[in-house]
Amino acid sequence: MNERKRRILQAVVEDYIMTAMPVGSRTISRKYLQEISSATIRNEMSDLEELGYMMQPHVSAGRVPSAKAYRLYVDMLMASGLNPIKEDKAAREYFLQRVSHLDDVVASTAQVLSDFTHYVSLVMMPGQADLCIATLHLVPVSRAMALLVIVTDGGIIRDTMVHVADSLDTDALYAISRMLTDRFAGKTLKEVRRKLREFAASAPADPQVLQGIEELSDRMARENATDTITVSGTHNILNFPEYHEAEKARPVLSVLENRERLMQIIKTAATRDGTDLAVHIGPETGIPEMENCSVVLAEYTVGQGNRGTIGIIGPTRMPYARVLNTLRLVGDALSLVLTGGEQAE
Amino acid sequence: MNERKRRILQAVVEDYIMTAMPVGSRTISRKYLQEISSATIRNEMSDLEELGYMMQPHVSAGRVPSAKAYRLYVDMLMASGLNPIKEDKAAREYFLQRVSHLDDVVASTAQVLSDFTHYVSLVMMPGQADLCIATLHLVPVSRAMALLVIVTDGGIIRDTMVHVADSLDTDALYAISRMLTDRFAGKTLKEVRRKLREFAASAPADPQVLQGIEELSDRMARENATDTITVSGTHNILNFPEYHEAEKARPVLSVLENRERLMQIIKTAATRDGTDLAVHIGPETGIPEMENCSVVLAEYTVGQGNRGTIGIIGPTRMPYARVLNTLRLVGDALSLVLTGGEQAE
DNA sequence: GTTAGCACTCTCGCCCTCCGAGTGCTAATC
DNA sequence: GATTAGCACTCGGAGGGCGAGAGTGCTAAC
Repeated sequence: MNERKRRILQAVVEDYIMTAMPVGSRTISRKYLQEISSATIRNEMSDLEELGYMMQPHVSAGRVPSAKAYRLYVDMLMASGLNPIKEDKAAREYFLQRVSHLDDVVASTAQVLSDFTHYVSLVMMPGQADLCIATLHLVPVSRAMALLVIVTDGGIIRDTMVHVADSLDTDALYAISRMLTDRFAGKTLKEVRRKLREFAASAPADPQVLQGIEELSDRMARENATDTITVSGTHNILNFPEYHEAEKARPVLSVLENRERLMQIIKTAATRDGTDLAVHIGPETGIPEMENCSVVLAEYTVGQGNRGTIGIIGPTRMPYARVLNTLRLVGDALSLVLTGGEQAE
Repeated sequence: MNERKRRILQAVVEDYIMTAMPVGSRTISRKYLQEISSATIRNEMSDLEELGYMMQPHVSAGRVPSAKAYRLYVDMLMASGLNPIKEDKAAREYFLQRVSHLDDVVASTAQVLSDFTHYVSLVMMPGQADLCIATLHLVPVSRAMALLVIVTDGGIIRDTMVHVADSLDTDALYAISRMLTDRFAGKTLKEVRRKLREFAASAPADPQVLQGIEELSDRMARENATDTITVSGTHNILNFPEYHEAEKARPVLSVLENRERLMQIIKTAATRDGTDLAVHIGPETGIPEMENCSVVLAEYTVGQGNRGTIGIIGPTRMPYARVLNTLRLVGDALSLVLTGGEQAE
């Protein structure tokens, strides 16, 4: 795998990203590497095919890069440092403008992302387990039911229904709320779960409430961030040439509607090395229906280092450099809005 | 427009609903109306075409019913009373089972609806303005920010962020919460808006809080029920033969992602006469992109007569009788769950 | 008013052909 | 030994022609 092969591979990937058509040796020679003849390129491409970097749809067609090729391409991109973002400032301005005067930051960020890229976008809030609790509140809903509202340091609000003892009225619930807040403020949900049993033993609280909290923490752990994923621009997948026939697109759309499967995508991402950008190409997503899709993810921070995820789902044939830059940009801006704008205590 | 024409029209509609293929006179004569010859049917169909009930894609093809034809067909259905629901009991059982052990009733109802029908489903909560308030709570979020939680008599919870005076601490907010609850419990949001000014004059409350409430009621009025629409099964539109090419499907998908436009659909529905079932065929939806779609809506009730909407979006070529029955059934069951199951105080 | 028969139309699927893009191989060149 | 020019070969896809079939409208008979 010499330098020349690498340059040819890069040319193939880039041309295919642009045109969506199999790339021939002549094209490469004319458009990208004039100093090398098409015959030489043919030989090299033959080698590259043998190495698994590309293949031919049929004998007399050009080559199409494989997932392995995209992988190498993206790694090259990452290694060589991404381009400095040129239109950084204007784009950030635009983002801040669009997001700030809309109520729901998450939804509008998703919207902006899919508008920017013309792909499918997803925005996930930080995992609840890692969020730091600011206050806890029990709000009576009906007899024996209360709404547990948890406000975190990033100003993110999560709530869940819990059962409580029949006998507890509004004032009693308020007292309990205060006690819980005293006890747990500043802790993460994860810690709360750990300390719950010990707290149950020591505190003079209604066992019903404790059971409620137990239930809550279970539920929080279970649903994790399932319901805080927002997806936008799903209709864009119909623009990809590879999904022009509805038959192909349906399974993917179906995955995009299913929050658990989306979580799965992000989960597999989280296991990768500690950078805040991640690219999953085709099979790497772990979802068979998406073998022709890539997922690009970036992290953003809320409050004291809690991390949420934003991402783009598009065809493997995707302008990675552009998408990566967009995600970095939006991720930064989002961190700013969520940490700076609605700063906690 | 005699009886025979009507029967022929019905046959055309039903056959087209089943097969999605233009219907010829011979087909009608053999499959539906043996006692009439194909030639007669041809003549009648020619008349029907002139009346605007059907048209031919090309000269040598059968007829395809127009929106006007579906309209008549549906009205006939409605007039003749819908079939008694046969599998009523089993289906209701199934629905209750699926919905009850899932947390989010709205989301799972939408899921069930699209699973049942294989169409796109939507579920909308009752308009907030008509909901009856059970309790109000202010939960501190950060300095000068609080979460206003409103619990309604159907156990539905809505919350919004409001600005409050810097000086208010948790206890002060709690006191205000109690006062607000005393004042407004049992009233609808609409009434609250009306009484707000008079309340401002009489009560000894922090002007900041009042402004917050003002802001809240504005916001509630503005966003109405925008963010309580849930859509499920959008990928199903790719199954309709009429949307097999991605080009056709994209605009529709795009509409389905846009909450305001969905609201628009339901709004136009609300203006129709006072039945709790409504069918909008093609152009009647008021959305150009959906001229080949129909929307079927049903209402359900929460608490003391507050009405939400569930609906199905499918191709105009849709088994209306079946869909209407399904919606009635699910609507009933949902009313039961929301009013009976989580009954308020 | 209804029906049988018939000529006519038009789409769709099929096959065939041809064109061109692209390859691999071989032989010549540096 | 690497590179390149040349050439024969392959194969998909566009385009054209053909026939079958479905359906119609019209006319004439009942």
